[in-house]
This record gives sequence, structure tokens and C-alpha cells, in this order.
Amino acid sequence: MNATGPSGREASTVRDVAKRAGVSASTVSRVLGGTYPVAAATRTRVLRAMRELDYVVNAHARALGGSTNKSVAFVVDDVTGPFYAHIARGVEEQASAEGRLCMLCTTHGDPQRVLAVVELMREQRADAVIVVGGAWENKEYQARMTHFAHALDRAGSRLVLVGRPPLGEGVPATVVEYDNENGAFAMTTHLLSLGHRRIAFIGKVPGLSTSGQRVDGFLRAHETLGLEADPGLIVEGEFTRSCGYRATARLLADKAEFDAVFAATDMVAAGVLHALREGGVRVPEDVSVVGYDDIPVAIDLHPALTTVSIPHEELGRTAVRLALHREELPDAQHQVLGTHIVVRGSTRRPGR
Amino acid sequence: MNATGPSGREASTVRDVAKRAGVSASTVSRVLGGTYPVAAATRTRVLRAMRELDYVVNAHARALGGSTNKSVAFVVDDVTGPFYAHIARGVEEQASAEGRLCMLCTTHGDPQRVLAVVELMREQRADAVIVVGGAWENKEYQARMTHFAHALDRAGSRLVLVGRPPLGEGVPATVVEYDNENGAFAMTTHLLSLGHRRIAFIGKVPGLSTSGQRVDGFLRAHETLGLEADPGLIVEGEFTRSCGYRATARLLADKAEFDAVFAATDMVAAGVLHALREGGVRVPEDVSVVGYDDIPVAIDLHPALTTVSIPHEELGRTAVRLALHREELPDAQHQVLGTHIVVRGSTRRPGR
DNA sequence: ATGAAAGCGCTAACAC
DNA sequence: GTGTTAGCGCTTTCAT
Repeated sequence: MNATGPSGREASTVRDVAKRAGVSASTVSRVLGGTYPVAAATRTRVLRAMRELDYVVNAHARALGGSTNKSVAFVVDDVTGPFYAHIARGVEEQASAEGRLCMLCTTHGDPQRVLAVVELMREQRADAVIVVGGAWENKEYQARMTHFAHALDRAGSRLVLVGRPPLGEGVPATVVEYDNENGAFAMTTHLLSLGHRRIAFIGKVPGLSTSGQRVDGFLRAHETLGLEADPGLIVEGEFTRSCGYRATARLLADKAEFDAVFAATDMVAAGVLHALREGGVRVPEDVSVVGYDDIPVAIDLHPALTTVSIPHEELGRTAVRLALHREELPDAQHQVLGTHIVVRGSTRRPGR
Repeated sequence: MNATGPSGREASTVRDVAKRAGVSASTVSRVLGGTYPVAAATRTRVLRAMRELDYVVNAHARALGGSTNKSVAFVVDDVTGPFYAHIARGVEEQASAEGRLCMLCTTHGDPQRVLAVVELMREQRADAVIVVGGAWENKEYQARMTHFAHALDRAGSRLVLVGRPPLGEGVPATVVEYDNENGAFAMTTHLLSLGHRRIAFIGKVPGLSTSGQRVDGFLRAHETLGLEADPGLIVEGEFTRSCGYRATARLLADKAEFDAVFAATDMVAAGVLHALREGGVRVPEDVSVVGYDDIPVAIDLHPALTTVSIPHEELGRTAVRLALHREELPDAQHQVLGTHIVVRGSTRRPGR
């Protein structure tokens, strides 16, 4: 209750604790660090003084003077999306398990902000900077990221790209991807082998690597079976619910012919389902619908969505693990985690 | 490409920049701060030196030496839940708008971890520590939080409680709540006025303030209309999908009589809907179902869920704003944001 | 086992 | 305007 030591206001420092315990600042520091022999009696006295003064180390001073910084930065488009949120959870958990603090930054899909934020993390001397989300296939942007990779490396930190393609040979960055193209391939094959022949792909985002890979898998599956996808059925749009809704409504209005829809993401699928229901089209009786990501909502849609499952949390955990232990795992700095399809109620052999 | 100044390895410091620009460290610091007159020519030279050395300030040194720390801590149960994720977004946006970095910590519903994490944020000298999520009505826990509130206050920081009841009179903490009880009251009244008389409440969590308030509103609505809620229809459980599923399945198995379900949260409602569909009960023809929170999934459920809307992002933004400007807004340190019901497809006047 | 002293990189008086 | 001089709170040699 009473304020002994520091005059009530200011936070107390090692010096205050030292004085109260009748020792030197170094001794206090030693019991703080724990990694040095201190007489049991002394330690006890110091500990008590700390408690009495409600002492808390100053993380900044510690980071400056000593070695340990202990923080990991997580840079994401938007925490609000379940896709990112789950990766964030993996990152946070692993970071916390490794004794690291997690700094969160949002970029709202703005490449400029990604750059700015990575710079900010450089100031914070984060042990690792984890960037997740679609990469822009843009020359200058990539050059800047490459620069950051080198800069972070020089500072003993590490740039980690999650769900993005590598920056190129020799760039000191860790990459944790998931098999986007194969997931799309497997899913399309599922649809094709069910007997669907006119599959609409909704949500192609030009210049976004994630989207491109999904389209690639979609096309390759057709080719593999000696089929050809109708380019008119591949519709551009964003990875949003409303894009799925509008695109599908348009297809319906245009009386386009299709017996299945491959939505680029589950969110897009939610919109597709909505539009289909409004249009009186039954799923899966009339049209099969599939998504990508396997976010929680997939199971709550009606019918439950057949989709491609991505190991979200594992992506996050792996990102942190690889970055922090890169000395021991020099050969594991590029990982591609597997994806697999989950068949639920939204797909079925076409009727007739 | 070549490493002038620091010998290639270490990050460069103000001193390196100063030397290269032929000025003193203070001058470099001044152009860094921007808030001090420096000759244009000098500034240019310094800036150039910085660029050439790829200099980045050390946030820790800055925090130590000078005044500015600039960070806000966000402590949450689980980023994965849409409820929290949206608040997180509000926090992150406002923090970023106020030039603050956002640190994210997860507690997984463990009160002990909340305590530990708040302590950690104290070490980081965060400008504000924002804790969101249900509070435990536990004496010792509250005492510890109260202690932290004082400690943070003494250190010039601020504890902010979001969606939790105040700690008590005279405790230096900011509280941003939403009107939980009134939301439940309004929703129950909606159900009652539709003609429902046997409403099951699923997901009462003993000792969790959020849950308690919702139950209170539920009961008060009944009382106000001179009705009495059947205690046997109030079932305990957690705020999860599977709790909703199991509880409803049990009710169905027990042949309990009810014409509406008030799920404590939208996630619970998702489980309720699932169990109902499996049981062959039609919504809303046979039974009306409502939720609470208005998370994105509410609109994708089938039928779309009638629920109570909470201003998630605004809660987050307000939390940061009040905490950072508490000097100018001393009388606004306890806010209760409004809630309102959103009627969608899952409620209807009972048939017969 | 403990203390004294020298920084870590930066900002902030205080001189000139 | 710009340089000099002190620290911020902690860790870490180097003595003892």
C-alpha cells in the first residue's frame, strides 16, 4: 500500500530493488536472468524486494543492453478472415511456446503497407517477420521484399513467406506453402470423375499467385483427362462472398450451361450457394458446388461444403519453428504442406 | 552492394550515419525525430547516408532513451473466433491510426494466462493493455486484475476491459461494454411477441459474466410480460457449436417441449440448427432459433439467423481511443455500446 | 558469490 | 543550427 523506495510515482528499477535488498544492481540482474549462481539467501532477499516494490523488468532496456529480444511479427491482410485467423493462431501459439511475443500488423491488401510494416518490424528488431497472404506478381514489389529479406538476414532476423511463392534462388527467406495447385487438381478431378463436364470456376484474381495456382490445377485436371475447360466458364472476381453471389447470379441470368461450380474460396462458395438457392437451383441435385480453404463456415453451409482442406494452424506453427531454428534446419527452409479434399454434402453425381 | 561504414555485419547506428554524413549523432537524431530545425542541406546529407547504410532506428533504444513507446497490447481468448477477430481488427486499426504497434496475446480461456500475459505487457511498457472476453466472477482473479489496473496506471499505462463488467469504483481502468442484457431482453421479447411461449435457452456458462447477463435479459423479458421461463429449458454448456448440437439433440431425445431456441451465441446456434435438421424439425416452421453476436456465419446459416448484433469493431476502436486519450476524456472511461436485434429467416410466428 | 564499470542506441538538455 | 554531455534500465565483462 505505501510507496517505499521510488517516490510512489515512477516504476521501480533494478537500482531500487538493489538498494532495498542491500545488494548491487548486477546481483539483481543475475537473479533476474536466473542463469548465474547467486547465494540462496541473497536471491530470496532480492526476490522479496522485487515483490515489495512491484518491480517489473523493462523489456526495452533488456533488449537494448543484452541479447534477448524475443518477438515475432505477424503481417496479415485482415485478421477477420478465418483463413488468416487460423494461421495467426498457429503463429501465436508457436511463438508463445518459444517464449516469443507476437506483434500483429494488418495491411488490408495494400502492397505499400506490407512494405511499410515490414520496415516497422525491422525497427522492432523482431526475431522473425512472417508475412502471409497472396503475393502480387509485381516486379518492383518483389524487389523490395527481396531487399527486406536481405536486410533482415543481415540483422540476424528472418523473413518468412506463408502461402506465397519463393522470392527466388539465394534470397534468405523461409517459405512455407501449401499445395495450392494439387489441391485444385484433386478437387477438379473429383468433380470430373463424378461425371461433371461443364464446371464453372468462380473467383479468378489476375496477378494473385494463390488464385493463379488454383486455376492451374483446375485446368491441368481437365487436360489430364483429355478434356477442355470452357474459358467462358472461368469468371474473374475477388475472394469474397459477394463476388460469388454476383458471378453466379450473372451466370444464371445469362442462362450459362454448367453442372458444377468450383468456387475459388469457401467464402466465394457461400455466395454461390446463396445465389443458386435464390435461383431455384438445387445443390447438389442440379449443380455440385465446391470451395477451397475449409474454413469453419464450410460445415455450417447448407449443404455442408465439399472443399479443399489447408493445414492453417500448421502453416503458422511451421513458419515460426523454421524461422527460429534455421541454424539447425538449414535444409528445411522451403516447405510445401499437403492439402486434401474433404467431401461433404455439396457434391454428387449429376442427375439425368 | 558494398558495405561501407559498419563492417558489413552489424546493423548500422546513428553514429555510423553521423560519421558518414559528417555530422554529430544528435543531428541525426534530430532529422529522425523531424521535430527540430535542421538545415536543409544537412538533412539531405543525413538522409542520404541513412539510405546508403540502409539504416533503421532501433525501437528499443528509442523507447528507452526518449519518451515514445508506442504500442498497444491486445489480450484475447482466441483470435480464431470471429467475435474476437472483429474486435481485434478494430483495435489494430485504431492503434495503427494512432501510430501504435499492436501486440497480440492469446490466453485460451485460462485466467492464469491472462494474468501472466498482462504482466508481460507491463514489461513491454505498452501504452494500453486491452483485455477482451468473458470475465470470471472469481474473487482472487478480480483482485489480481485490480492490482494490474493500479500498476499500469502508476506506470502511465492503462488497463482496458472490453465486454466485461467494471472492476469496481475507483479502479483506474477503462471499460467498454456492449449492452448484453438489453440485447437478450430485446431478442427474447421478439420471440415472445411472436407468440412463442416455451423458449429454450442453450449455453448458460456458470460464472461467466457475458453468459449471466444474457440469461438475465432472457428472464427479465419473461417477467416483464408476466410470464415465467421454464428453468428446465435453460441448459448449461459452453459457447461452442458442439455444445449447441449436443444440448439440442438431448432436448429432442428427451422429447422436451419447446417452440423456440435462444442460443447463447451464434456458434451455439449453428449447432442447434444442425441438430434440429437432423431431428427432422423445421426452422422456422416448427421452431424458431435465434443467436447472439451476429458474426459473419449468421448470414450463411440456413435459414439465415436472427440474432443480436454487437458493434465488434467499434468496441475495439473505442477501447484504444479512450485509453490513449484518457487525459482529455476523463468522463468517458466507461462506455456501454448499444446492441440491436437483426431479424432474418430463422424466426417466425409459431404455426398451429 | 558479488561489486564496479562500461556500454547497448537513442534522445534530450545544455552549450556554442 | 549543431556539437557535447548525460543518461534511460539493463546486461556483462572484469575484478575481487
